[in-house]
Amino acid sequence: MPEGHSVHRIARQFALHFVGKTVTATSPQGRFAAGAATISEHTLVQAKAVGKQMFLEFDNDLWLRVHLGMYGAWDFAGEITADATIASANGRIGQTNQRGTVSDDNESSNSSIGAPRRTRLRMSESEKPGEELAVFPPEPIGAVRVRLLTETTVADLRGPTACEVLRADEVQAVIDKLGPDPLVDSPKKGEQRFVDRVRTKPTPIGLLLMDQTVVAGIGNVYRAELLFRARLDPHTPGRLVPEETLRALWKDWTKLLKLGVQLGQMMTMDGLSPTKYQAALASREDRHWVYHRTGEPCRVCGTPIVMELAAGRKLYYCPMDQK
DNA sequence: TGCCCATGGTAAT
DNA sequence: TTACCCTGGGCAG
Repeated sequence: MPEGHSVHRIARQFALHFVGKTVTATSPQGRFAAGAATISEHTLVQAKAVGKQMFLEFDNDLWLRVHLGMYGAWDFAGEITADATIASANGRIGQTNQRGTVSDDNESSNSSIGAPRRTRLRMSESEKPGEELAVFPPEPIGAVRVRLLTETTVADLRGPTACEVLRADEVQAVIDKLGPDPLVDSPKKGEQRFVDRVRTKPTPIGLLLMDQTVVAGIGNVYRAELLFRARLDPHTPGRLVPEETLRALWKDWTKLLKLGVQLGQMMTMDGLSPTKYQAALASREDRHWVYHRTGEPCRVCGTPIVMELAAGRKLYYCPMDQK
């Protein structure tokens, strides 16, 4: 159940350990056997995330498109990189092959926390390290749609909404339909695309933020939190939101997304003391202003937080501060 | 142990 | 709007 930050982190894991390597692709579960065969024994050229989607390019001009949806997850095992190195690679990988630079880093810092280890890591909405490996590669666990295997690392995909092989033009068509992503578009261009897409629409801003053609990567948590942080009523039609507010929303999304990629979790609170900040990260509590806080007092004004259904998804907001 | 729910999205109605 | 995809965690019993 990942929002955009998780997908960018997963793409980085692929950039670090799969790009430049020949990959054996299989479908232990069977459902993706034909697709896997078309990319197997080819070299991964690039790993790229746009919004909640990930695209892996192989050297035969085919791409693997993966959308994790609600339940999807990647299980990595073998030589993988934990938090520290992914964060330090921030901004250096994603759409570019950084193989040389990154492997140099790893060789010179083998003792650091983030150095590759023979272990397991589950990457979904959250990340969970597993037990050390006895054998490599490990047996697939559960229904694995696709397994990508190199000599040193394996990635198992389970429960995705989408997993398909596309040509380059088809990948471009998918990306063209998506709204801007702060980690893909340049700051100015992304902001302008976002403003242009919202400003003409009568749709409530609370729905527009969830619309992946308006802005890519925002999910239910970031939606609620961004609106609160802007003190914006979710029901305000897009075209009535002041342009300056839209520009501020975009900048705040950029900030929260980058922080999420760095931390590997959605931290949307500001102004905490260092102690409380660390406690919030460790406990998974008190990380949000309004999300999942129905009936609890607003952290600013004390008014009970309201939850209502909007297009079938739960929308949380403070009826006092956001109007 | 089993039920409900979830940070998505699509297709059918 | 609703059903469905399909998985894991939390929690009631």
